[in-house]
Amino acid sequence: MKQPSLFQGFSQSSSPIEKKTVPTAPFDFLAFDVEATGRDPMADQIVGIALCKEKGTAYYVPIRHLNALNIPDALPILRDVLENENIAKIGHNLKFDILMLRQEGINTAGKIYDTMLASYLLNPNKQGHSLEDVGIEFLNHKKKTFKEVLGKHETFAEVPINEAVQYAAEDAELAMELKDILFERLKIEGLEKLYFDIEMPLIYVLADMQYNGIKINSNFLNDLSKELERELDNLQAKIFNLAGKRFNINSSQQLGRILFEDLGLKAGKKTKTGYSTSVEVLQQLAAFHELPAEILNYRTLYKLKKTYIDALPNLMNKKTGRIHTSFNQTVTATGRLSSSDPNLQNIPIRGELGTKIRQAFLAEEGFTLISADYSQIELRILAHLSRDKGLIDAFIKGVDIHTRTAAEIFNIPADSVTPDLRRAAKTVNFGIIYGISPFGLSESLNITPKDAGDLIESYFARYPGVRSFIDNTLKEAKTSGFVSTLLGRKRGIADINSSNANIRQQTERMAINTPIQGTAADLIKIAMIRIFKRLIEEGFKTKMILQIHDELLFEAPIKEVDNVIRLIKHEMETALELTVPLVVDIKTGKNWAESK
DNA sequence: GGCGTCACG
DNA sequence: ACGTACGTGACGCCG
Repeated sequence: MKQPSLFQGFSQSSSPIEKKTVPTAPFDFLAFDVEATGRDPMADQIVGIALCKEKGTAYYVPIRHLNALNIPDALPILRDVLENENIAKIGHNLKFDILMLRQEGINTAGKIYDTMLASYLLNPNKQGHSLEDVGIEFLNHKKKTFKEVLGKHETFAEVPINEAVQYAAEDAELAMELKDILFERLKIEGLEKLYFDIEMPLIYVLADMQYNGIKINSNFLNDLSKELERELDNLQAKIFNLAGKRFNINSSQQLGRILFEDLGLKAGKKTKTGYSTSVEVLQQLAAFHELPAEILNYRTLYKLKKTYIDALPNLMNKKTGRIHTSFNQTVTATGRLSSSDPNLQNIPIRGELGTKIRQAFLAEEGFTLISADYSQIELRILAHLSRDKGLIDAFIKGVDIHTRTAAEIFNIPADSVTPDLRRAAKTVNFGIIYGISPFGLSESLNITPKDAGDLIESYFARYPGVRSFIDNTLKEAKTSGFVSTLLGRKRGIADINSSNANIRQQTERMAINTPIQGTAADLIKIAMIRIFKRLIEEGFKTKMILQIHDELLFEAPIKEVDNVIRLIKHEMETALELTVPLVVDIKTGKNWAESK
């Protein structure tokens, strides 16, 4: 498919963060690497900067070393080079360096080459993409790890200066050397466009989102924590009473012994290590004893308290009073982002407590949160990729897709679809995206694998394009050894020809899911880059603050809301031109619960 | 550090 | 005959 206009509207010839023109550049490329007191770019301090403008020579400028002759005035001097749009920047994990420099008031600009991202696009299945690993893989260059250099020192600032120089300068030079070989590989693999038009510009967007952070109401969460503390105490007493003894409720091993040995309940599923006590198992057991239901209550409360309510206030940044997550661009095998420290992509939404937790995420005084989420994005992408007539027709007509599927697979008129049938059809739709199997579907629908198989058959009879899409994807995967997204992102799937049926089938499901999930990831990344660029160019004060796979969250001055909503909706809905319309739902509110 | 569990899309 | 829904990250237990 030809998409000449796909990337129109953004190029990365300049940093979107700040415009500044410098007539000539003394050199074309600069590899650099910021050393810091820690790994949190919003809290730690720059210790020094390594620089390399050509292979063979690299420098290290100590800024805040202990027991060394520092050059604290180096930063203002380096600013001219780092902010020069005509000097391309090379580095490994540049988002970190960009954020560290921003703390010092330096707005990195210019075309960027991130060697970590290059390694990721070349092999998204790889576990990590540290400079050490990438150096070994592509240049057979072995170097000391950061850990080894740090030794027993508290921070890099304490590492003896000659060791620090060796280590840091080598990093900058290695990035410079890697750039050429990785870039060559990207061209060969046809990943150049994805790299320069999407992943590189996205670095600036993600850096800005992390920098912005999100406001939370810690007092509210702390009060909620005390309330839950009491509730958990009560639940614990009740549980010990029902069990007839005290035990560690958080130990699934101890719980298993209570349920299946002491109380003699019938054990179903097993895990590698013993009895399963998962939600599904406990729900089944709830019909026979009071204890399992109370355990489930306890677990939910405990989880939400420990993971969110207690954790979030402690993660508030001291300087900004906000939460700054880390958006990881080189983690997932499909092209999605991930979020960590804290993970803001899995904040609870279900239930009363989920609502309360989301109420704690706030807009600043005078601002409003805007949430914009793609409706049924993966099914729309499936419709596009499969060219299935029925699926395309459903989205063009704008009908409820799960109701439509229910009508099709149960062979009844749409207006006879009951909520239960719709729910079943929804599960089937999800199953298709996950690489459906009769067993998997039977488990989630609580029906026999035979009935699940029949349901799948009638789905394929009604949506034959989907079946051929799956067949074609698998066929191509088996011959080429990889699958790709609409924008050419690739994921190797070597095990698809495995003689082990389990491994082979698991790989087949990945092969089906990856083009769908990955295309959705490509799509929202394009939208993010375009929105980011326009917000700056058109002088809006609105900030993008979170991405949750199919949703973007913004913090907007109240005055801007109407205009910015139009902008966001337009850019998201037109980020890619598919054979089906893209629909974005917008919600606004003072907090994240309202803006849902 | 692996495993089980469970929060999200 | 086998063991499965796709993709993540955080928490606590246990060895």
